[in-house]
Amino acid sequence: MPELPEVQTIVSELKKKVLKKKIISLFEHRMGTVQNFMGKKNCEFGAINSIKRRGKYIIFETSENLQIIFHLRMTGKLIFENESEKSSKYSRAEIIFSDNSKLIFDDVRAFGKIQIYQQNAKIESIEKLGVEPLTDDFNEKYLKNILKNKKAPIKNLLLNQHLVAGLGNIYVAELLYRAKISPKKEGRELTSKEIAKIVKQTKLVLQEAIKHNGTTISDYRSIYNKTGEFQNFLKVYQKKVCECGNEISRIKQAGRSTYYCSKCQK
DNA sequence: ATTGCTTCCTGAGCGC
DNA sequence: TGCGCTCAGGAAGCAA
Repeated sequence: MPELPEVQTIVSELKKKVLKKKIISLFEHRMGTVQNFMGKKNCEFGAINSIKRRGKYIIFETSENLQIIFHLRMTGKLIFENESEKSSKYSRAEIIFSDNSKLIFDDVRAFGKIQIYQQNAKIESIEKLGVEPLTDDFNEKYLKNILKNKKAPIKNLLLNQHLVAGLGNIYVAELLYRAKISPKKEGRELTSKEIAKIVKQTKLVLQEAIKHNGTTISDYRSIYNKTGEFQNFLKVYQKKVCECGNEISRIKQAGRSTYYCSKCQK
């Protein structure tokens, strides 16, 4: 399930591989994958002028003043292929470049989406995103302000993209483990010291994961169809035993599995 | 305003 | 072998 480090890895690779390439066509292989296509079946996209990440979104800006926005959700992949290579198994859409190379949007479960917008369009889902956790905007003061009065557990709050953009189930589990804070603790209960630890460990775990090209639990792949390596460094997510010897607890929060050590995390 | 449940979708894994 | 069930989970939409 691609979260910030996985999306960042994909964006870095895309910048090396498809930046400046001219888009010849965009094919939708499964209905509903490409939203806001606006009868653009034969539209000119032009060349890719810029590639960036915001939260878990990937954004292309093109020379024809269009934005192509990808969200991979759980099982989406962007796979770069040269002309001769064979198509991936669950191709939902495909971008063909003028040199005959292509970018396949592959997604087993078909939750992922591509959206097309004008350059200047106001895109609500992106405008509503919270701060980027790797920028200075994500700091103790910001987080403290967001958490005060919040009755929800810290786990759920950190998963909320409108508060902090880019964290998902794996990294929230890992950062709370590193900060030694129980995922069940209410936002309003956290002390300044604990909030500072969360900020610090969030940045550290994301930076380390980016360094290792993200985490592959099952589906995540880079644009070259390669797995990440950070799964080898996970301490708590899907683990049975903590380094302290205590059994890792598994509970449900907001409909999702939470892993934590009841001894180390208070 | 805030919180929580349901929905979308398909493959893997399990018990019988 | 195969059936039915549960689980994985990001984010929107709606209900309480």
